[in-house]
Amino acid sequence: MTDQLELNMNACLPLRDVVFRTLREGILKGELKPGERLMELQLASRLGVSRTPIREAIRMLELEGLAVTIPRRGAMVAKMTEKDMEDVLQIRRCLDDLAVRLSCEKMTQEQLKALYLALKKFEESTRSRDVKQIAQADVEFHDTIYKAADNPKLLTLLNNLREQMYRYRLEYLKDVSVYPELIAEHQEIYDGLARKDKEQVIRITNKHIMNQAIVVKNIIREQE
Amino acid sequence: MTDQLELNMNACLPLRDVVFRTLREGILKGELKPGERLMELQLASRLGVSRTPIREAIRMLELEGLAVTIPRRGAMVAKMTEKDMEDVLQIRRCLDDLAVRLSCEKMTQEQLKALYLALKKFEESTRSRDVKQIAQADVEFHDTIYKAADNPKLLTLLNNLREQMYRYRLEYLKDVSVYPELIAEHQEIYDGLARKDKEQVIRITNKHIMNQAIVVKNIIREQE
DNA sequence: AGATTGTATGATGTATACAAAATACAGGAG
DNA sequence: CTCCTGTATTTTGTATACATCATACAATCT
Repeated sequence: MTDQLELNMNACLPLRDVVFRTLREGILKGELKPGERLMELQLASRLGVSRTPIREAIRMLELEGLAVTIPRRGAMVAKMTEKDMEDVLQIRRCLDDLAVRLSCEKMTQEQLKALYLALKKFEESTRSRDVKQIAQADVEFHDTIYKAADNPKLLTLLNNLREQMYRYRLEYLKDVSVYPELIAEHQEIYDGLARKDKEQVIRITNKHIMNQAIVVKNIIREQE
Repeated sequence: MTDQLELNMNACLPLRDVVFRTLREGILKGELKPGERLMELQLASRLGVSRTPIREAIRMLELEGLAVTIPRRGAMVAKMTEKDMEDVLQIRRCLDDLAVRLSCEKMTQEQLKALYLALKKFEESTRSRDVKQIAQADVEFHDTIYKAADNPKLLTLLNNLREQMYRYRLEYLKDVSVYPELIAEHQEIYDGLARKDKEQVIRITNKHIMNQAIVVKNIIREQE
């Protein structure tokens, strides 16, 4: 594997957190592939730290569902089956509905403005052809909605669930032909929130998630 | 504090897992109270292990939401405000609905039988006046339902959410006068599942959770 | 008296050493 | 040739040492 993992040391956080973020990002971006072993000594030397922060970061990844460890045999990047993905999706749809419903009720004018900016930024990013940037803009759009729900635990959960699909979803965003639909859906979601039309927003967000689900499941089916 | 924490060493699991379970149980049973500091050296000597497994266990508690750590200042048992509890409840109700709906569709005859046993066991346990036993029987009843939903990730999430309320809920179960209503509600849930009447079951489980919520919120309000 | 700083103490953060278990592989028996 | 077994190597599990940072308290200065 090429050594693309690099610690972002400018933050003065404990190393375990820096390592955690680094590994998570590596997993989400596909640099660490599902099933790949996470060996402590190897990671430690690659990241230039000792085993201790690596171990603690792995414990954290484990509870996020991004890594699986077998006692005395070490950790590996979590694999997802189609069933796993469907399970995650069921939960995500359900919590997404909740978040959207809450956001419809609670979204302030400033948040709506921020959402509009995120909408435009996403539209713009699709012209860049930079998948990572597009994914980031998409995350920000949805995050703005989730944040308006004013429930930090829900935000954390949704981010976590999204993460678990994220690394399978990058392929989806490589397909340029889907951009117009994505943009249109974002627009509809924005309109619905502006009008506080819960049912409309829920309908579109569900469609939005299900579209991704189909593609992600295809990707998983291929790799099996 | 009296030293009630004791490692259950018969399991041949890594110490971090044993410590994790021990600490979690301690928190849920109220031996470790919200706000209490989790000092590594102290815990290490109390449990007779070194700091390493303690630290890893704390990282795990942290992501379960049962502990909060401030860098360079250490960890403490998580406190919950009323808002936190409401946030958790919103999520729990939503996922509980999903679980119940799925269970209605998927529950097999054997699982229904198991549920009936759990129902009777709960009824019986209320006569024991042993709060821990009652709580355990209640957990098993709901777990049987959640398991029938056939979505392991949902099961994990719901267990985690329940845990976060659990330690505030023991008080609720000390009040003998609520047992008849609890038993009646369990019976209604069972009946609904047997008839596959989704709406009925959802209605009752929501009521069931909301009843607890009221009490838990009162407990939190008192302690603040 | 109040504020500030210096020092002692104790806690966490990180690295490393050693033990125990798992794995890989080679060599020999059947 | 296949299977088994013993050994070497690798990897994880745990303990511990040392560095760093936070806190408390006392002494000093204003």
